[in-house]
Amino acid sequence: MTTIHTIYKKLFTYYGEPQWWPADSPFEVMVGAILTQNTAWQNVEKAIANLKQSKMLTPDAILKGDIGELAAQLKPSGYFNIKAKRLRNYCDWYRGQGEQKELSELDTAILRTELLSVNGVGPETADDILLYAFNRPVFVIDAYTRRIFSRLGMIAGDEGYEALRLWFENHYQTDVSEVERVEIYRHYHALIVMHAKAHCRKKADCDLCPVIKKCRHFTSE
DNA sequence: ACCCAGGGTCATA
DNA sequence: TATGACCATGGG
Repeated sequence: MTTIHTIYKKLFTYYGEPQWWPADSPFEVMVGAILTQNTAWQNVEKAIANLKQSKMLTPDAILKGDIGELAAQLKPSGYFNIKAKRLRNYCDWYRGQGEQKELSELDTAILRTELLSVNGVGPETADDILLYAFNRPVFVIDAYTRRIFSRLGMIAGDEGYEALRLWFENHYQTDVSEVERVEIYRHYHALIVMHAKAHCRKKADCDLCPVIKKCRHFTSE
C-alpha cells in the first residue's frame, strides 16, 4: 500500500538525507523564500551573494536607501522591482515585530496569519519561512507536491492550497513529536523538489513522468 | 526559439 | 470563485 510515509521512505532511501536550504541565518532563509518565488534557486544565490557583498543582508540595510539600488542587487533573481518591494514589506513587518524575540513566542497559526498579511508573502512563501526559518511543523505545498500525489491517485489535484496542507499534516505521522515532525517535513519537501528536478526537467518529461507512474521508486507496493 | 523555475498580486467577470 | 495578465532573469 502506498502511503505518504512509504513515499518518504523511498525518496529518503534513494536520495539520502537532503542538505537543503543552505543559509547562514534564519533571515537569509526568509530573504531566499521571497526571492525564489517562481525562480530557479541558482539565480537566487546570485542575488543573495550580491546582498552579502554589499552588506545589505539585514532588515535595516534592506529598508534604508534607494529602492532602485536594492532592486539592482536583486537583478539576477528576476522580478527584481517587485521583489525589492516585497523584501521591504517583509522587513518592515519583521523589524516592527522585534524580529525573532516576540515572534518566537507566537503560536504557529497566529504567526502564519501574520506572515500572510505581508504583501508579497503567499501561502508557500509563508510556509517556507515557518518551516525553514522558524522551525514550525508546517508542510510546504508546491506544484511538485501536488503533481506527485495527484499522479499517485492519493488526491484529486485541484484542491486548494490549505486543503492540501491540512490533508498532508493530518494524514502523516501523527504519533511523532513536534521536533521530529519539523525534521521530517524539512526533509520531505526537499526530497520532493530534488526528485522533481532529477526527473522533470521539461514539461514534456513531467507529463509522461517516469517517476510518478513508472518509476521504480513509486510503483512497487 | 521555446519552456520553465523552490509564486503572488491585482483587475476583471 | 475563478481565470488572465503581469512581473523578468538565466539555464536547458
